[in-house]
Formats: sequence, structure tokens, C-alpha cells
Amino acid sequence: MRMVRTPVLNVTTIRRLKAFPWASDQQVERLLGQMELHHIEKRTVLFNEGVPSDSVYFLISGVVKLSLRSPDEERVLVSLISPGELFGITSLMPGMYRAFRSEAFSDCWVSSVRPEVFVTTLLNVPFTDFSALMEGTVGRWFALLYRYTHFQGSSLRQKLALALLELAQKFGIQDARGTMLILQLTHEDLADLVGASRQKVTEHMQELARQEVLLRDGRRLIVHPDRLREVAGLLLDEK
Amino acid sequence: MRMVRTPVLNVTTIRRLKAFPWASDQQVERLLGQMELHHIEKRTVLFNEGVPSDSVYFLISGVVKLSLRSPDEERVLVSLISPGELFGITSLMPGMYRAFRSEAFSDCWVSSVRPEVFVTTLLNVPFTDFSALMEGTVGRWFALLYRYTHFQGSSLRQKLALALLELAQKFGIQDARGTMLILQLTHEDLADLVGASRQKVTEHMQELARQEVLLRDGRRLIVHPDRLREVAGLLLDEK
DNA sequence: GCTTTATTGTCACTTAGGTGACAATAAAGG
DNA sequence: CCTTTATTGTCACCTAAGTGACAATAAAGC
Repeated sequence: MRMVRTPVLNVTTIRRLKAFPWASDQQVERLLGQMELHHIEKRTVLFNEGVPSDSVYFLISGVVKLSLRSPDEERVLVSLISPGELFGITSLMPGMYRAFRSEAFSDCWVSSVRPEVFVTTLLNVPFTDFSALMEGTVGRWFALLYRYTHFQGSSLRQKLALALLELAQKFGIQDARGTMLILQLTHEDLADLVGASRQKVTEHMQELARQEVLLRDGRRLIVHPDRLREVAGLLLDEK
Repeated sequence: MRMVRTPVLNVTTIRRLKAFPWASDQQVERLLGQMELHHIEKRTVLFNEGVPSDSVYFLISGVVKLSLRSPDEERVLVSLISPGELFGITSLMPGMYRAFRSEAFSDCWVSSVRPEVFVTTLLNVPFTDFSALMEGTVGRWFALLYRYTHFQGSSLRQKLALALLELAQKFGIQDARGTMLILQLTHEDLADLVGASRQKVTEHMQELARQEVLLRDGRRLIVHPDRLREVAGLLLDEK
């Protein structure tokens, strides 16, 4: 059995890690009083994608890995977190679920706090207000990050499905035949969106139309979100 | 000459667009009083990547396109913005530059406001505090989005360079021979990070070592950020 | 120090998607 | 309505990267 020395977590440690440089000593002190400390052994999963987001984490030492399951069951390594960084911040937006799995890349010391405590201590503003503002502003960044990380390890067909899903959410109106995109998109636009050639997009769009995942009404697209989700390789409960 | 009718921009319009649902009528009213209204014709560039971020934009009607220049001079279409969305929100973080070009995808009505006004009106908190908190929390999302959008249209070699650059910023310490990554990374880890196969990563890493972009000291990597930036196809002033 | 296991290196072969070059449509502008 | 321009469709060919299968090292465990 290996002994593990519990690290000291005080204002000096926080300052040394260059975390929360804007916060006053009092604020940091108050925050520390409400944070829990955890030791996590290499390869231990801290949270999995899909579970409710209810804590903000702060990495004190070690390295944490954020990853994702790609359609072909491979894992996409999204990011490696270094000491002094916050992570698990989807919890700062209302009703979010974890988008990534986080696990210890090496033995780690991690500290966690409830998002409400985090925000009210450091910013002195009601959590619901802050949270709503975050959703309205950086929520879109997150949606983009979601799409781009899911592009990793996907075929062109799957990327197209993901991109069309996002467009359907933004520009879709219900139609008797499905969800109509109120946008004039050329195959070239779609190609630029998924990072592919115009010709291959044409081929795949035709294939998708043949399989009745979508259909074209003049230059308008009508899509079936459920079938797109299936094509994209998402679980039905995702997003 | 085509006549353009100026849209009414009042609380009702904002509510119809489902924007700022958390804000009170008074707050919205006050915000509107400080917003400028612009009409932008299709294909007009609103801002370019690289310029200082000094306004938050709100799309009233039309579609706005966010894009990026890829290493091979192609444009990557990052996102299409729909009415009711905020964009240009890098201005909510301190000292940021525009990461994307924004241009009118169709004729648009856009409203702009200074980030300080936006934050203080809607959240009643000093802008510098809010801004610092944003940087410390969602700043990393943005860095990830930066990497992933730049992956688009890049070769494996360029993706590797970008990923190693990000790692050097997080895990790098200065060394006589360059920037040493204090991390035990296998080629498999790198492959998962850039979405490639382990074998090809091995080949490219060897190539990069041969060209003295990086070198290996046991299982530690020592990289040259400048040369990596060159390999990644970034302009010298970027990032 | 020796055995076991993980990582790196190499190569032949396959494949998804890029590229260029057109014809066939469809939309836009007068 | 007719001309011009933009978009879609289709193909043959090329290339970067994936894949499987090993050998060669290097690190870890005992």
C-alpha cells in the first residue's frame, strides 16, 4: 500500500497555480472553505459523458484527460488538463449533461465545488442569472465544440448528418414532410461546413435522399432529425 | 436602388426572437437604448479574424456566416448564425482578437453593443470581474474550438503541430534545447488527440524530429513552438 | 539482471475522399 | 423569353491516411 500525502490547499497554493488571479484573498479563502478535496488514481473515471453536470472541478496536481466515444467505439482524446485549470464547467449552464468523460491521466489531486457556490462566491451574483447569461452567450461555442469533437473519427456521411442536425435545430421549421431548413444552402456551403469537397458532398447528399433521410424541395432541404441522428451514430438520448 | 425598411427593435421584438429570456423588461429596454442598428448587405464583412474584439453583436434578421482561413487558403465555414443569436462574444473576454471572420450570408439587420454595457446592464456586475471569470472558465473551451476549427482542412502533419503547440502552452517548461513537455505521451495518445492512426503518427513524428521541429529525450518531448507554428501554417502573429 | 509488457518502427496493402474535367440543370438578370 | 451564370451530377484517376502484421526497442515488474 502506497502512502499519499494530502496536499495543502490554501491561498498560497492557489496563487502559485495562477488560478483565479482576479479574486481577492478573502474570496479565495471563502471558496476553499467550501471545496472538497479528492485523490484520484490514474485511470479512475471522475465523470462519464451523459450524466448530469453538477460540480465544477479544479485540478491541483496531476493530469486529467477529457475524452469522448466516437461512432466506431474508439475514444477521442479531447483535451488534457493541467494543474491550475478548472474543468467540468458545463455545470455553469442550466440543465446540462457532461459532454466528455473525465479520467485521471496520472494520479491527481482534484477539488470540487457546487457551481452555485463557485459563482456566488467569486462574482456575487445570483447563480440563475449568471447561468442563463452563459447559456445565451457561450452556449453556442459549446454546441460548436460538440459538433467538432464529434467530427473526429466520423465519416463524411456522419459529419454531414451532424451538420444538418445542427442546422435543423437553428433553421428548421416543422413541415408535414419533416423539418424544413429555411436557408438556401448549396452543396459547396455544406462542403465548407464539414470540410469536404463539393463533389463528394453531392454524392452523399444523393445517397441520403435515396435513403429518405432527407429530401429536396427546389433548393430547400427537408430533413428527418431522428434518421439523421441515427446516421450520425448518436445514441437516441444524446442532445 | 432598393429601399430598406428599418425594423422596429423593441422589447416585443426581442421577446419574439426568444433572446435574453431571463432578463426583465427594464433591463432589455435599457440595453436597447444603448445598441446600434446596422443594415448589412449580403457578402459584406462585419469583422475579420485577427482584429481586436470590441463589440457584441445581436442578429435581428438574416443569416450571418462565421468562417476561417485554412492553411491551403480555403475558407472553413465554422457556423451559420440565426436571428435571435448573439455573436462576436470573444469580446466578453479580456484582450481577445476575433478568431473568425463574420460576414452577411444574406441581407441582415444586426445590432451591436459594447461588451461592458452588455454585461453591466444584464448582470449588474463589474465588467472586468465578469470578463476575468469568463477567461478562467470558458476560455479553455475557446482554445479547444480554436484547435478543432483549425484542424479542418489540415494535413495530419499540421494537426500534430497544432496539438503539440497547445500542449507546449499547457505543459511546457523552458529548456536549453527548446520547450520541454512535462508529460509522458505515447504516440497512441497523440493519435487519439488528432484523430489519426498510431502508425501514421509515428511516421510523422519521426519526420518532424528529422526536420528538427522537435526532439525526444527518453520519453519526454522537446519542441520548438516557432517551428511548430510554421508547420501548422499559422501566421506568426496568430495566438 | 532477467522476464514480461508496452511502445516504437516499418512495410505492403486497402480505402475514403480529393481533384479535374465535363455535361446537365436550374436560377437569375435583363 | 432568352441569355448568362450558378449549381448539381457524374466520372476516372490520384493521394493521404487507415489497417494488419510483424520486428525491434524500451520500460516495468519482480
